Amino acid sequence: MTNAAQTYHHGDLRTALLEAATKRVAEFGIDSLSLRKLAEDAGVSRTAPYHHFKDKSALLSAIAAKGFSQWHTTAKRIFDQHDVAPQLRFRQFIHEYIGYAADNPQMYELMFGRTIWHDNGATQGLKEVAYPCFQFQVDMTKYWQQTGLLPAGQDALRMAQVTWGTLHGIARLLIDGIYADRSHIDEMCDCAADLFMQVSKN
Amino acid sequence: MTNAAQTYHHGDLRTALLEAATKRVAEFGIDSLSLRKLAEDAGVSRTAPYHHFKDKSALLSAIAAKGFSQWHTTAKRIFDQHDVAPQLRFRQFIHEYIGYAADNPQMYELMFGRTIWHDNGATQGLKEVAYPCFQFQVDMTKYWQQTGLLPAGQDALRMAQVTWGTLHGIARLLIDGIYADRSHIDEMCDCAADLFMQVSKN
DNA sequence: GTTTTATCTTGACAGTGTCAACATTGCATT
DNA sequence: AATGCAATGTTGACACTGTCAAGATAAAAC
Repeated sequence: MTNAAQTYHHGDLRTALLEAATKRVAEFGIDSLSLRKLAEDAGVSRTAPYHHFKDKSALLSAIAAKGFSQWHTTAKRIFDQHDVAPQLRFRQFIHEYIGYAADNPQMYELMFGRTIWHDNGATQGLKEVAYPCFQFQVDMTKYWQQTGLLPAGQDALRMAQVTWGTLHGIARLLIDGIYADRSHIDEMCDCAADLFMQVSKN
Repeated sequence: MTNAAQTYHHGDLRTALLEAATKRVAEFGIDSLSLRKLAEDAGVSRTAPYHHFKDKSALLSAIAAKGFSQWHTTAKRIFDQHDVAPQLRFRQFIHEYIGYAADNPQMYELMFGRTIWHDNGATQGLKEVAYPCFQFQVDMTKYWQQTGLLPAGQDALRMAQVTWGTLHGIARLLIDGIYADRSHIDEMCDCAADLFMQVSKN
């Protein structure tokens, strides 16, 4: 695992930085990430990272990109279970989404927070991974509308924005600890699912 | 407005800082706020602000507190229009909520972002203003359930978390510019309203 | 009038991201 | 194999940042 050491060239600094940074972010949060510390931990000088990432934002973008492709895979896995009834898959997707956010709060914050998106700061590489991920959300919504799970009268994009917005909002409220706490995750998910699927429980 | 100047004591540094900071945040964002610059602009030394705010986070909390009481007033104003039909008020509330977020993105980000809430960093003063604001959301939800606008079978708190989550999520997607843009705000709001009120448009 | 308290000051420290200039290495081409 | 260029890594420096400690000044309290 640790080769590095006395050679002038590190060998694979880029991935080493990326992995260390990912770990650090996951554990201690975005704000705790310091390029200088990261370089030191990798046994390399302060400015070495700049030969692999344009700036700190670019490194964060790269981390987020990994998160997106990872989540995209998970989402597809759930959605592609054609043997499971759509209602169940829908419900399962909601639980998985919120679960992912709750289990990887720092990564979620990075992926969907303003840090990397504001001021058009997103890397081209990040966009190429993230946008298909967004598009997938729309595609799923369309499918759910076709199967009658969601109201078909609404525009699919609009509908996707609202459904995803709901999941996103719940995730953020949870992560930021604003007024939802982890002990009621499942109930919240089911409540959202019921609302979407227009299942009145009374 | 600008007295300040050559007196050793500023006179009302606290409010001066608070106002300047609020303006700066609204215009250039949270990250652009520097205590040092702020002090300089107020014609005072770097560390003077520390006699009025424990640290930077406390100043941000104070700004956010202002935002909360302001929003709380707006929310109550809309909700208390008893001559307007509940459906209309509900719809109006959604539009106002998203509108407020879209018009004051930086303030919204500050109020509902992780910056001041993570690590239990919120000031007591902030909590005292923010929590009633959250509670109001629950109260409104209860009312909407009673009037049959929202499903009554669900737990009110859970329901409030989901409905607010939706608004919060849409707001964040808009603000962070993730995949919703300002030109479709109204349509998104109506889509959400329809979904909540279980009005199938087809 | 003296003492206490609130407020403001300078000095200092430990950080940060990032640029410029220079050093070393590996790869490709002659 | 020798040479030259591009990739990669290094030190030095700059301009910032938040925040603490110790001392100065003014206002308020006694």
